[in-house]
Formats: sequence, structure tokens, C-alpha cells
Amino acid sequence: MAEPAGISSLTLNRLSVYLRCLRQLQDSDVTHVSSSQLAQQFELSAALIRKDLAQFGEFGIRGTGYRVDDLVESLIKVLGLDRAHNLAVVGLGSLGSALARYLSINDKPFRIVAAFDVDGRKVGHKIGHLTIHHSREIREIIPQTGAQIAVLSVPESAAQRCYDDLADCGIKAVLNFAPVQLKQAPSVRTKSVDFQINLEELAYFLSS
Amino acid sequence: MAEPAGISSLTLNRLSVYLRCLRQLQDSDVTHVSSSQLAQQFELSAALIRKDLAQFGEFGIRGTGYRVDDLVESLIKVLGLDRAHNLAVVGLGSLGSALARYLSINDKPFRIVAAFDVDGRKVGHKIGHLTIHHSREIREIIPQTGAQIAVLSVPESAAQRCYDDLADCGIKAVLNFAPVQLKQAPSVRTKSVDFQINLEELAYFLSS
DNA sequence: CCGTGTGAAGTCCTTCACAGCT
DNA sequence: AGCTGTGAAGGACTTCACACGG
Repeated sequence: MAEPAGISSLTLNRLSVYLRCLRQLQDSDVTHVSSSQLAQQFELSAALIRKDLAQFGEFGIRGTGYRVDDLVESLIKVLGLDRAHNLAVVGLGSLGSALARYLSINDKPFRIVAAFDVDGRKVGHKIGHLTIHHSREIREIIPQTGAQIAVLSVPESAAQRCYDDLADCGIKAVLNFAPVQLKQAPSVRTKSVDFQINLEELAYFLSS
Repeated sequence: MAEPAGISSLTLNRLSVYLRCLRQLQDSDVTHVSSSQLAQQFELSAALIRKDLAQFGEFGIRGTGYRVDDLVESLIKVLGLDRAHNLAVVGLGSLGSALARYLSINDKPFRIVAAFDVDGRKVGHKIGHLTIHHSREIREIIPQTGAQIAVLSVPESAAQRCYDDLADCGIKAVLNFAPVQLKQAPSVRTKSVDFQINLEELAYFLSS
């Protein structure tokens, strides 16, 4: 068992992909799989699968491959998906609401425990069974909720201010959807999902 | 002028970031900027900014830096944002609708010219001034619209089927939001924006 | 003198190829 | 025999450091 040192984002993101593929195999009642079978079926690299997994232990059986159920369980543990994660959603425009809805549907380990918006028409109303608070109350309310992760889906102009508030009140990780270059707080693990940047990359290839 | 060979995704995505930062400077009436000023203000790497830009030409003035307006214009050209790009949106659930709304608001070079869904209650209705068609008509309608890029925001179970249809009818690029490992068509430039994978990466850091 | 553009060095990531276990 | 786990090779990306032009 080779416990982690510094695992790269690339590796971690691939682990999520592997987990997803393995669950698909579970649904088809496949019980065993080799790295090269996985690679072929899902357009991945067999060597990379083995390297990635080897960073966390020896999950395979030489000559046989991997037991699907076991590997799923192992990956869930490695990624920390075997325990609940409390989320705060900040910004309930159309994107924020879509994300909130998505997170509510899945019996995934992510659970929304707080919701914020600046729109007076939304504050006080409910999303699911959760009351929407005004964004200015972030610092006050977050600590009471046990939220460690925040999903930030506010307009560009509000993103940095909300981010700073979240950092101040002890949030440990932020998933940012606003199309801005955030000035990051050292105490907060930050990831951005940027629709616009990806679309612009595609535009590049269509123009050259 | 060193015209492109194979530009990496990483470089292209950073160009989008630079463009965004420069536009912010324009709004503050900054006319000139050096790579190190940009780096400091937006938490970027000065050497990398210069390397990235150098792949497309000599945009700077030694001893002075870059003229903001000129560099904005150059980056717009490089990324292909100086011409219109026609989009098709496939899947108008809450996420797809949010994306469609976002794309309509901006006077960006991206314009939605077709919309599809499988939901009988949506088909025939309008989103903005666009009629929603049934997804089974993708192959028939896309060629009439001039759409080259598709935004795919359908449930996992429908993603591969829709993707294949899009590839078949001549779509050149797909921006996928479905949480699946797509089997890619060689004729289609494909990018995935994966909310779930990013969230799981954050979960990892909170559990270790 | 200042800042760009750029070879060279350094770091990180992926692929190769094979020893060793089943 | 077959497949994992892994050192070593190869490639990609970033940082360094400086020559050159303004």
C-alpha cells in the first residue's frame, strides 16, 4: 500500500472517470476487467490506468485483472465519496438552480445544506426544503451549517466578493462557475468550471 | 510571425483567460501593460504569458510591454472570435436552458440557431425566438441551420446517441455537459465540461 | 535601463517494456 | 500464458535566465 504524496489533478480526475466506467460495467453485470479491456472499451490508456491506481495501493490480481466491485469500492474510498459532503450553493440564477436540482436528484454523497442569493424575490423562499438566505448573511450562516464546500454560481461582478466571504467563514473548497480569474485564498481549494473558455477553444479549431 | 503548428489546449485556454483579464483592464482605461503586471494582478505566470503569445506572433514592444487594445484585438483574431459561430443546443432541461439563456444574453460571437429536446411538452414551443425540435430530427434539421458547434446537455443515457447523430450530420465540434465518457467521432472536436468530476476532486482533498 | 522573445534547464506527465506474481 | 505493478525512456509543459531591441 503506497499512500499518497501529492496526487495530481489529472490523476484524480481520471479516477473519477474510471469509477464512472466501472459502475457502467457493474450495471452490465461484468465482474472482472483488465486495464486493457477498460482502455479499449472507454478509449483510455491501459498503462495510465495501472499507474494511476498504483499510486493508492495494489488493487489488481496479476494474470486476472481487477474485480469490478472491489475496485469501485476502493475508488470510492480513495476519492472520499464514502462520507457525506455538505455543500452551500451561492447564486440561484438559472445555472445555480440547475446545479442545485442536479445535486438533489442524485443520492450522491453531496448534500446541499445552505443556499444564498441577492435577489429579494428569492430570499425567504425555498429551494427543495431549504430556505434561501441573502448573500450578505454568508459569513453568519455558513458556520452553523457544517458546509465545507461551496458552489459559486453568481454573475462575474459578484464572484470575487462572494468568494472572499466564503473564504472568511471557513469554507474549505469552492467550485466556481463564474467566468472570472479569481484571486484565490490560500486556505481554500478552488476549482473553476468554465463554459466560456471551453467554447472559445472550440471556436479556435473551427477558424484555423 | 510564427504561425501555429499544434497549439495545446492549455495554451488556448490561457489565451481566453488573458483576453478576459485584458478586457477588465480596458474597462479601467489601462492602455499599456507588461507581462509581469498582468501576472501579478491576476495571479498568472509572466514567462508563460510571453511564451503563449509568442506562439502566434510578436505582439509586444520591448522595454514597454503590450498595448492593451491591440492585444485584445489580436487575441480575438487568434481565437477566431472575430466571426460568428452558429450553435445547436441539444437538451433543454434546466442546465440546457440555463446555458441557452446565458448564450442569448451575451453579444458574444456565439449564436444559437437550433434547439432540440425529446420532451413532447417542449417540442413545438419556443426558446427565445427559436422553435424547439424533437431530438430525432437532429440529422434532418442541423444541415439547414449552418450550425458547426453543438452544446450537448442531455441526460447520461441519451448522450452517446445524440452525440453520434450530431457527428453524422456534419457538426464539427461538441461541448458536452453529460457526465459520460463519450466514444468520440474522429471528425468532431469534443470537449467535456464535467461538474461531477471537479466536485469529486474537491471531495478528495477534504477527506485526506 | 526595461521588458520582450527565446534557448536551455527543470519539472511534470505519459508511454514503453519487462520482471514478477497468479 | 496473462496481466499487474514499475523502473526507465520519452514527451510535454513550465520556469529560468539572458540576449536583444526600444
